[in-house]
Amino acid sequence: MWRSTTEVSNEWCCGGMDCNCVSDLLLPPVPALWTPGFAFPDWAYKPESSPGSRQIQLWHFILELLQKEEYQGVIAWQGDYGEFVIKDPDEVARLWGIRKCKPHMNYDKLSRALRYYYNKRILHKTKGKRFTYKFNFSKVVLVNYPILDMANSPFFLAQNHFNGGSTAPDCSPEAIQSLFPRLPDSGRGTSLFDRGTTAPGPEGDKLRLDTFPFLSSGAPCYSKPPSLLGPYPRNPPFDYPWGFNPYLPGAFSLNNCPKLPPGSLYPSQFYPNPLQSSLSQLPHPFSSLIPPGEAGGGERGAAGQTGGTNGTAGGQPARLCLPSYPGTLSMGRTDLGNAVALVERERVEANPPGSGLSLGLAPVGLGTGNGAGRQSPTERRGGVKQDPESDSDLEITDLSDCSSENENEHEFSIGKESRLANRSQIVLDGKKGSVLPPISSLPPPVSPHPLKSLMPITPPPPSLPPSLSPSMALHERHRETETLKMIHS
DNA sequence: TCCGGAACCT
DNA sequence: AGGTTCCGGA
Repeated sequence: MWRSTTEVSNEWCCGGMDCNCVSDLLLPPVPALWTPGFAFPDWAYKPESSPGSRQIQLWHFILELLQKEEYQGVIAWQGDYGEFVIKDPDEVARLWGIRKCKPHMNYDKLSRALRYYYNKRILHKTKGKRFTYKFNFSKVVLVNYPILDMANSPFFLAQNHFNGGSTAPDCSPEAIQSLFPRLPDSGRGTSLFDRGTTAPGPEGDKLRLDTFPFLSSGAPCYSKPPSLLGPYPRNPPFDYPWGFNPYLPGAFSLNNCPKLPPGSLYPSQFYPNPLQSSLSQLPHPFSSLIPPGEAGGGERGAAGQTGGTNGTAGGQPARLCLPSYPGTLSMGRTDLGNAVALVERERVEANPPGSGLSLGLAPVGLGTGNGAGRQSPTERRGGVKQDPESDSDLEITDLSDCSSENENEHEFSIGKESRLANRSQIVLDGKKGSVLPPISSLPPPVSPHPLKSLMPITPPPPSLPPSLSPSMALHERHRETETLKMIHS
């Protein structure tokens, strides 16, 4: 699962001993974070058996640079979720050339290699922003995430609204596979749940977070969405759908990666964790999809580390509203709302109300830029202007943990209540009935915002069966306690 | 600055 | 397969 630093460092140039190039001298200083003993996640490497195995790929390298603080001036996360800016193209090219023993590497060639990723949908260009590219983490996650069943959704395959209506499937298994070479075929049919042989029940269904190496507890967690580091003005407090506020400390989890050694090459604070956090932050039923103990957590104590730049941290009650500014956490600006609605409809039809899983997404915002046009030459190396035309593709919001590991930590009330409500049964046991009403019963949209209609403004509807109502569960529990007291007295 | 085709390399 | 190199075009 993990690779040692030693193994890794041998790959700095040409695979090690056979290399005659000067990279030994030119290698950048060993990063402070790059301490012996930490490990690489397997998924960052191609299978050993494949040709070219263990040769670093450019996108790996990019991620690597993005992770290292000393290269923040060269390449850095910026702007939308997954978006990064090459601040010094020549330097990045030089470093890439060093790594690959290509002394004549330049940005033109490097960018050609990056363009090579477009077709694979690993990367895409952020139009209008110089030297700015964007990883497509989210699509990978979406497609890998069968509860959304996007990969099987006729809508998704045929309409592909996430990409402006292109008819080409945008989440090809190839793209996924190339992002996660170690995964089994991550296209259709991969179940996110280990149903196992046990009867359905609270423990009967477990999220297969191991399907996403970077989501499982043993893998690095990409917790800090680049967007949080972006140039947008922050005017907290914001209200976020599902009660999620990415500016809360812990919104992007650090400590939910218990096996992540300090100083990992892929430390959590630099990468988005599109799925784990997404699920755990969502109010039930979504948060319920994370099994207790895997929902991340204990990390709200990591004060201010994960981009928690506002002071609204502690104990903020969950509120279900829309982001108040068009930045960060983009979900694609096109028809995601419709997309989700369609997916939801499909699911509702397949699982009529009362019979199974009902789902939704948490479209959190629309990524845009905050400026336009070209930069002056003097801006070229310094900063990058944002372009409102920036094409942000589908994004999964990195919604973080609702830890159950440390009850002393403050939590969103929704997360707490959903646990009290024996969420696993509620959500996953097909005989228990769905938590969310069918899409048709949702209140009509009150906003032109294409996503807004999908966002429940209130906690679960009062129409829930009492046994499924979190507040009722509390009430019942309290009544039981009182009864016991009376008996004892 | 960015794009993608083409040939080529490992 | 995953680039690298070169190039013409926008």
